[in-house]
Amino acid sequence: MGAETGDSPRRPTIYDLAQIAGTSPSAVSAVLNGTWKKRRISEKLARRISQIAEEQGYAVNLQASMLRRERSKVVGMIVPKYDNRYFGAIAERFETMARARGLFPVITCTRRDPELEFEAARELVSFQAECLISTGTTDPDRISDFCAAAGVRTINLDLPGTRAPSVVSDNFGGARDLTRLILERMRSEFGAADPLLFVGGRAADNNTSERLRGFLEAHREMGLACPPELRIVAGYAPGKTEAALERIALPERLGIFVNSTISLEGVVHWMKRGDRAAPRLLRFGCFDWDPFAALLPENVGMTEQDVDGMLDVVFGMIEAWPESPRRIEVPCILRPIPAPAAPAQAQPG
Amino acid sequence: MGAETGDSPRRPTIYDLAQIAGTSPSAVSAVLNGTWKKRRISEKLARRISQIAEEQGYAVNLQASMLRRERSKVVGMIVPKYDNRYFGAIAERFETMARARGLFPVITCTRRDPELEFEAARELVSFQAECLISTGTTDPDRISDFCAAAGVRTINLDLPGTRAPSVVSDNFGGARDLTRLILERMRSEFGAADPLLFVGGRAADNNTSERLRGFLEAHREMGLACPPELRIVAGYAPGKTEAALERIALPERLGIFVNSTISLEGVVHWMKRGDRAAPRLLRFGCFDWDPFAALLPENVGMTEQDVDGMLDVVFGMIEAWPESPRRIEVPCILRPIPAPAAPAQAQPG
DNA sequence: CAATAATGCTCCATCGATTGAGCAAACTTG
DNA sequence: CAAGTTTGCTCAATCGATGGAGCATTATTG
Repeated sequence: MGAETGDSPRRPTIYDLAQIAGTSPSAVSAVLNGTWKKRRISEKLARRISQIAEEQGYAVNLQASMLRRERSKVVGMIVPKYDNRYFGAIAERFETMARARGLFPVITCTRRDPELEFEAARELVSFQAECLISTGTTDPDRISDFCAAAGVRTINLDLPGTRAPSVVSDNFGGARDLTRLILERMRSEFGAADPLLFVGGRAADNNTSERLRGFLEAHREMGLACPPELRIVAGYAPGKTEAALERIALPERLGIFVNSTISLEGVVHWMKRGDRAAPRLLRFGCFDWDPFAALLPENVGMTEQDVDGMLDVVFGMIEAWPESPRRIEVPCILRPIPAPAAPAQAQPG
Repeated sequence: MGAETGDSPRRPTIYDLAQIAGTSPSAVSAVLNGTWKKRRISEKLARRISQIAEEQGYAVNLQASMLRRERSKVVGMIVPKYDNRYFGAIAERFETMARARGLFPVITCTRRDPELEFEAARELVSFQAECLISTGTTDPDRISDFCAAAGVRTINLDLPGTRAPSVVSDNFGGARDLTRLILERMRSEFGAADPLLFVGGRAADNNTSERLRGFLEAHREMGLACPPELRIVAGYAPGKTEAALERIALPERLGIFVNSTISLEGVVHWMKRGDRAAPRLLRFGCFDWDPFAALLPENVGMTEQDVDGMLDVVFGMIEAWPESPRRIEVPCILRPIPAPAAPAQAQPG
């Protein structure tokens, strides 16, 4: 605490502390960065220096320190958005885990802008990041190549890249299980299961195509054909999703597989508008979890991506770098939502 | 592009580029940081150096650069969580605005841990941050004092501090307007308005006490008494909120003022549990906005805090530092949610 | 008590970029 | 064409922390 008030025009350096303590900058440095035992500084001097540092409100100049050190301990991350439960959770967990390992997390949010993504990667390289985790970037390989040339390791999270190890959700399995759940609930609640509508995502997006594959697999298992006109893959944005829903003719009884909470915003907005003929019997499930979306009455289940599990794998890779670019799939967590207690409906048994 | 593959053990420096270009490191530096015109480097040499830098995949060492420069252009921010629409939006907007101004945003998430908050502040000071925005911290004044001693300016966002300028929502006005809305909707939908239940927040928290003041003011305006047992101020956490709701006796007809989306998670979880006697006629409003919470049928309105407006003020302060620690209130945006089209109810007129 | 070892420090080169000062060559002016 | 100016560049000190090398003291050993 303490610290001289007002009259200190610049922050104290180890040279200032050395002068006050009547010792050398090396000794101060050694004490403050914890190497003083190795450098045979007496405990007495160490204590005195520490106290003076405290009094003067000293904080190391990380620029100078990092410039000199061989390791920066900086780990960078690029996320497309913060304003979203999934990426928010990723960013938060990444910071916590990095800190727990004595690393220095630096996160940048690039709003799915390819140029900004690349600039952010360059910036993190300039920061001497030891490795860079890129999440949901539009062109992961370009970033991997640039980083590789600069000697910075990259890991792709939540998207597969060919130039770097990737940690992704088991999109196929997660989507298959969610599709099964929706179909079963259609059957148990409405008496029959028709093919579902798939909504949201981009065709070029690997996550979307894997989820579509799982979606189709579940239909096949149940002997259901799945016509292509029931797949709306025109982007994640809520507005696009809503517009696409308006354009197609919908049956009286409908189940929807929603590809992300972002698209779900469009779906529910469409649902709540009373001005058009919507299906009377509607259920949906969504790939991604959100606490409030989980409470919407038509929602039968959400697929939570295992953020902690994925980041465990990521940090495993940071610590023990894999020989070859591997791709690791982490299972998703299916969160079924029980049907609301039906007030006037007989239960069998 | 380009860049030698594989065989480059370390990143090129300006010395390497100078050697390749057959010129001096000063010239390279001037060209790459844009001061070459001022330093009278010919355009021809500038172009050659730029091209070599590109070919070599050069990226400036920010540690070295920042160490030497007088200004770091780093602006730091501390947020309690990313995993939340409100703080997520703040972080995202802060990054975007900082970048647009040529500043270097560094954001840290401290999960409402006072020690971590202080460590993060120290870390940002060590990063030579020129100023530090602290959002939702538990002890803003401690951080302000530490930063002041280090010559780093601080701004409190979303919470008032006594030691630094503060930018806060108009919690009083926002809460008063939201309370009015809930009371009006109770009257129009249920025929009468009783005093509301206030749920969530901490008594020591300035935001909570201001919102309570607005809540009481709206009741007073409408001639309603507001008994203290209808105020549950036992923390934001969903679990605590839910537990508190279970303990009290509730009327048949109830309106709730929920103090944040975090507490709202507890409220809706309690609402959806069918195993206890809940009010039959229930409406709530919530201070904070969330797209899915906005769709819950009992929700009559949400108070969106004007993130863009607050950050405009923050960056105004960063650019033109106010003489004395001022406190600026930014109005909230009330987002009423229309009542669902009542299927069997006559409209007057 | 001399030789050796251990202790407790300090000296100084270094990391990479920046920038004030300065210098040579080319150009302008009277 | 001498004196002054402009152009185009290089030199070298500097930012603050780090850590290998080295140098006095003090303790230990034969």
